[in-house]
Amino acid sequence: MASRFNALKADAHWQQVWDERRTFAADDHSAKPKTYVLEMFPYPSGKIHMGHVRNYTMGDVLARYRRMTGHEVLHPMGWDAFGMPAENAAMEKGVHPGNWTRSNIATMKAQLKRLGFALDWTRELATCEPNYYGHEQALFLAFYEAGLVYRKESAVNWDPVDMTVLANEQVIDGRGWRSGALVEKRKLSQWFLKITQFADELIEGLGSLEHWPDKVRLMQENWIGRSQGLRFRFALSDGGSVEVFTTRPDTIYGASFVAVAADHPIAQALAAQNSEAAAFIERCKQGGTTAAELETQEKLGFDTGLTASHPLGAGELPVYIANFVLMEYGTGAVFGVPAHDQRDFEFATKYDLPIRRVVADGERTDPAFDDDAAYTGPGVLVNSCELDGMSVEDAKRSVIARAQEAGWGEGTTVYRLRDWGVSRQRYWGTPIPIIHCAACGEVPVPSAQLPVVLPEDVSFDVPGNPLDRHPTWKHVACPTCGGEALRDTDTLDTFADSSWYFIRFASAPGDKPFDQAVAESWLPVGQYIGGVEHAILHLLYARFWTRALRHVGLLDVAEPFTGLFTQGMVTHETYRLDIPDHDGPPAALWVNPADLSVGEGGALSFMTEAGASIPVIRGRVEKMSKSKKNTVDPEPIVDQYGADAVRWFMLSDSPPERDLEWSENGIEGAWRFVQRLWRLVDADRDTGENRDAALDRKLHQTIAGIATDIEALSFNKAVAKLYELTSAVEKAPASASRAEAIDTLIRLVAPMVPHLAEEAWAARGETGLVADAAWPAVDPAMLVEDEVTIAVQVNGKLRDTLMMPKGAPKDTTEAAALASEKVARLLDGKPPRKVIVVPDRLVNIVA
RNA sequence: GCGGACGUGGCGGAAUCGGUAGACGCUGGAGACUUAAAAUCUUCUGCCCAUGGCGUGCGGGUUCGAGUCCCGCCGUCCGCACCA
Repeated sequence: MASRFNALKADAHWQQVWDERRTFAADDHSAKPKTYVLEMFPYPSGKIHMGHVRNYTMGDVLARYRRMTGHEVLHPMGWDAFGMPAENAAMEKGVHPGNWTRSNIATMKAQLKRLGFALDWTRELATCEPNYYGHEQALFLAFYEAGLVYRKESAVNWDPVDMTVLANEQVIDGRGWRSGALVEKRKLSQWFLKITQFADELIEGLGSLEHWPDKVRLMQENWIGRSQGLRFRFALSDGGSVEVFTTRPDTIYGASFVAVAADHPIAQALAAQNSEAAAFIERCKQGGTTAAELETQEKLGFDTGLTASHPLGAGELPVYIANFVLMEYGTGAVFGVPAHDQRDFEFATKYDLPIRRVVADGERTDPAFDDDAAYTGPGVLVNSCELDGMSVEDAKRSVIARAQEAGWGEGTTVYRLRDWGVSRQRYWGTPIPIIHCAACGEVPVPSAQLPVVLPEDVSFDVPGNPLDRHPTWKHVACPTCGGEALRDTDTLDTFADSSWYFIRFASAPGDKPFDQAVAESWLPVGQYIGGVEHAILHLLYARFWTRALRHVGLLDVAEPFTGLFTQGMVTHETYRLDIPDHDGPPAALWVNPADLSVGEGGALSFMTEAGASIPVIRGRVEKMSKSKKNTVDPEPIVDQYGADAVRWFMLSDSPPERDLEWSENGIEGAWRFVQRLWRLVDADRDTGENRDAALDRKLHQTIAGIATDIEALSFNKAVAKLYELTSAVEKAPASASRAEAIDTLIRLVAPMVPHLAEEAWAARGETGLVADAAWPAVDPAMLVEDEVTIAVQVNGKLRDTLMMPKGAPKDTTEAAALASEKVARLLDGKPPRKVIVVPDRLVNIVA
């Protein structure tokens, strides 16, 4: 008689066995083919959430499956442990960021272990420990020596709430990505990594990443934003000059003005003498930066009174300061061609500047332009002297060639991508290993003095950077002259920490960041899994860091992650208190699902502490978040249903790239299936001697299908096939085939429900662990059916089906179809006009 | 505005090359077992004017045959955004 599967007992037992035997420790010296499966490591914020569970379950199934197919699998885990929340906790609760972080790590590690992930914990790392960030400092200095790091006074994005600098990538709609505060511009001396030096490579490399989502490749390409064009100087009427960049050199004869950015040196110089100009510049800076504001914002200009000489002798153009020109892109100055650029068109219309057609719009070649929008399409050049008659593309090439010959301009490539500003005015990060000496300037910390360790005794009672106000830490002797000097008190952007952790997982010697040969034996990561929110920031920085390491000769890997999968979020219904005249903050109305009471007819309510019952409205299904209070804590769920049921639910139903809606029904269903599986594998087996050909075929088709599905990360399809096989086995009468199918089924489900699989494997008297077992072999002969169902259509509509032996000749199939009673009735004695036979599939009779 | 993805029953979703639409799961109905309930098992479950007809967002097209290909719309979601 089958027993009930005691998940809690089995979970604990097998997790201990895997631990003791170090089952999932990866062997650097293995002779097996090596595979690296990695999920994005978590920030230790406190507890794991459902998103982690889903992410790590997917990676785990793949890792376990790869082990079964004979690979040496590296599947490590660690902690992205530096960052703002630890400092916020320090400020709010008075705990040290280090204690807060390490205690969170301990909690979350226990939670991950509770889910039975096949992780190599011997390689665990935390970026906040000196044995990690010290090596990062060494890499930073290697980049410094190679000229990939520089310091520059620049206008930076300053987050007034977090009191730190943000990279461009971290500014979203003009607000800090974390604090949501409006970002200000400040001038600060900052360290930069030369990511732009690799801009072309980073674009070209995308082409080789076939196993990345197209969407992510496109996002990176757009982010790098390469444009080719012409850069040239206009001579100005005051004897100076202004350099502009254009991607449309072909339209040069259509230019009617020059515009510079508000913070362009020419504008600044003018503002110093002219209060009207200064006022205009001030006004430009006030403009909002959100989508809606930019959409409706009027083009504004200020006439400097200067004129610029057209390089091809087409007259003098007025020079404006304009609010739509960005100092950060190109040269911070443009020439305006109103007929063929929408912004220039709006500007020229407002300030009554000439609008002259230079690209024919179909038949229209007249220089006078009277449309109400710029023409930006292709065409033939007109009203452009020697360019007349050329295509836009030919004219571009011609103008660039001519400019280069005559020496007044050159063909250039411009990028949207900026160098990566990495200085952060924070405590909880990797100290930048540079010393500032009044006599010697910037001096790198000698390698013998690494790591530069964060001081423990810091205070968070006032905002700002605790490192900077620490009484002693920053005071050091200059390594070069021995005089009094100061440490750089900034720390590195935490994205630096996550830019190379996957290399340290592969190789973590004590005396250097990694051993090149060992690291290269594992890298690149064959399958990387994480959220799409990292499509630009983290993935671009890691690709850059890998290239920078190659540049300095430390690692010869082209791309860090050859396979990328971006999984969907875990969502849940939201619940809101039904209080119509509520006048407090709307956030206060959200209710956590765990706090709901279900009344008659499914009506929801919330019981207050005072015992009052408030009705609750169901809201939209949204990503689980603290603010909407629609989170479900995985921990009690795992304790209630066991790790396998939770894992199974995470893989069921939704395709992994789409969102998964958490539901009580869903987890209950998963739990039922785990029990059902157990009843099947645990039941007495009447082996018998007879074979069951249909079941054999079903089994082998399932083995092959699941392998394909897991490799494609289509877990929901693999789950469906396992349901089918389970039903088929349950219904099959006792036979040798059935007993064999049950044994095989244990291995097929092992990557997904490993605890149950181990328990069943042991109960069957198998030696060793199912985790170490081989994936069942497929007999290709079994994949082929010997009988097939043929669809019989009349005029493309299904009317009947026939059973035919596989490979039946066309004429036999056709005859059988025409013999069908239903077909005969529809044909009504008339001969068919045409009959199409697709062997082993269908017959279509055209009446 | 630019770029991209998607749209299939009450719900999540299958349909791998243009060839039987709705696999599998959830929900729901009916039944068995039980004193009863839970659990479990069996069975049904796209819609309708039902020997048939209609059905994959809408309108066209190609084809013997379209969820799948082409053209034009509509809707939802995502990314970027005054990028010269």
